[in-house]
Amino acid sequence: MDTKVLDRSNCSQMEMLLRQNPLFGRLDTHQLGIMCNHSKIIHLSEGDIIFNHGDPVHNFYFVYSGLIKLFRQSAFGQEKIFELESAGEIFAEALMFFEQPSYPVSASAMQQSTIVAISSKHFLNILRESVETSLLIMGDLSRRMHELINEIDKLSSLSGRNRVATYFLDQSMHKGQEFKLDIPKNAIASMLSLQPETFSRLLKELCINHVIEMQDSHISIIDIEQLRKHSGIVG
Amino acid sequence: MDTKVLDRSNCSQMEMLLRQNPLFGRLDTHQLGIMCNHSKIIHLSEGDIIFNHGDPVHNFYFVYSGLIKLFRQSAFGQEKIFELESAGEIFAEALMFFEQPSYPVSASAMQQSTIVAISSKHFLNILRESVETSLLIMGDLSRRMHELINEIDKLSSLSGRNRVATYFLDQSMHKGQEFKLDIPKNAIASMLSLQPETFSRLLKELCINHVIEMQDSHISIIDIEQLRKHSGIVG
DNA sequence: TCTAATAATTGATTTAAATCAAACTCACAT
DNA sequence: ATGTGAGTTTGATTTAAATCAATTATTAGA
Repeated sequence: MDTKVLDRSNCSQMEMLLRQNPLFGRLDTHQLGIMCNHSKIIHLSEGDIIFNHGDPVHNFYFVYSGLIKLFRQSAFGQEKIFELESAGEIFAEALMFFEQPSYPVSASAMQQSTIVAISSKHFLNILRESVETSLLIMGDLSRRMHELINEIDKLSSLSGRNRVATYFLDQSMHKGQEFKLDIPKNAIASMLSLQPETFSRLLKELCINHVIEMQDSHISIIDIEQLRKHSGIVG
Repeated sequence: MDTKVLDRSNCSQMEMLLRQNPLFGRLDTHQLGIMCNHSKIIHLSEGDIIFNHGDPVHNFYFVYSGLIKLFRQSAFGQEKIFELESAGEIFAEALMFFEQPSYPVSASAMQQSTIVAISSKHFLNILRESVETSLLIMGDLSRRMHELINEIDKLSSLSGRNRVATYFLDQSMHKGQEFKLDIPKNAIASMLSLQPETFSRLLKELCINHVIEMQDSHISIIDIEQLRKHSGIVG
């Protein structure tokens, strides 16, 4: 894990970088400057850990490139992935607002990635001076809460089959009818709270029913109407 | 559902009421006054609906007395309770920060209740002038997110038996070794994402194993160490 | 290249929980 | 009192998904 503090020349570059996230768009140059002075660029290889569940919180993170997974390890090794964060997104920003926070999940790189660690403490000071940014953060937290509620709803009212179909519907929204899975199948299984074997069987089922076609990690959606039926979400 | 706008004389009483929630503690009298002017007291009977999943958001709510459930109805009637809110708590405050928000869950009274509806729009204006309150709200949202993450974790890594035990451990933290269930058993089952039949069987099992004793809704925890083992959470 | 190691698939079996069905309890209204 | 209906319990059965086990890719490394 290669870490370096930004020097002044990097800062202007970093500013442009960070402005990719709308969250930082309302900050003035001065505020962004302070942020940069308390930020570190971190280059990660696949598998590198950023923080562990329970570690004390000092930073939140901006993903410049790559893919970060947020997960928990259960009593016996079982890993549950909660979220993936990709280029342009921030994560762990919700922790800033506690007194003695500790990370509720672990974070690691699923691919070679570059992220920026931003000091929570210093960013909080900036927030005190930028109501607009506070409101953006609140909107962000609120959006995340929505997603979590939807996730709980899915887990408690949809079958495995439904969840797989929902996942593909979601993917096809962003990537179209044909796409490559960007993470290993066992990771997708984990996100859907399924065992890899079960996920594999459900995929096969979708293929047999001519709902999708699959070659390794390449997926084509053949019958989106059928997929919708499988998703268990009416309307 | 009986609604009335506060007149000036009620406002000072309402101020004291609202200050019960630490969220409003940092507001000055003027700000709280504005809030009261845009708030309504609502008296609810058991079963009264406050809002439905999908309704446009205008207010968030403070619970003065009673018990409010936040829930979703699935495709065929199945109800999943996400949260219960009791006296002193606020709910639906996270919605304020969206442009055209709609409630992600439905809310109804489980008992006769009195709540205060607070105008989101006007409260947002207050937030713009009170950074400290914004920070409190963010802490609040953050805490809720934690709880949701824990909920997802439980659903995906704990068995029904584990979840029931966890629930009782939690209850005994707040209410001691003996307590009365404050909501019907089928509602608890829903919160734990279990069918009432399954919940009933798991309760019976705990009784047979002398972990708890039960008379209708009266519960005594007999063997808390055993309960911990049943909870599936090590340590 | 050949070997490990990891990921994915497939099959057989078990298990947890849902479902279907019926009985029972209790509050409450007529 | 009597009947109605919701909530709870119990039993029998089915079903979805996990588990156990083995095989087949795939990838990385020596």
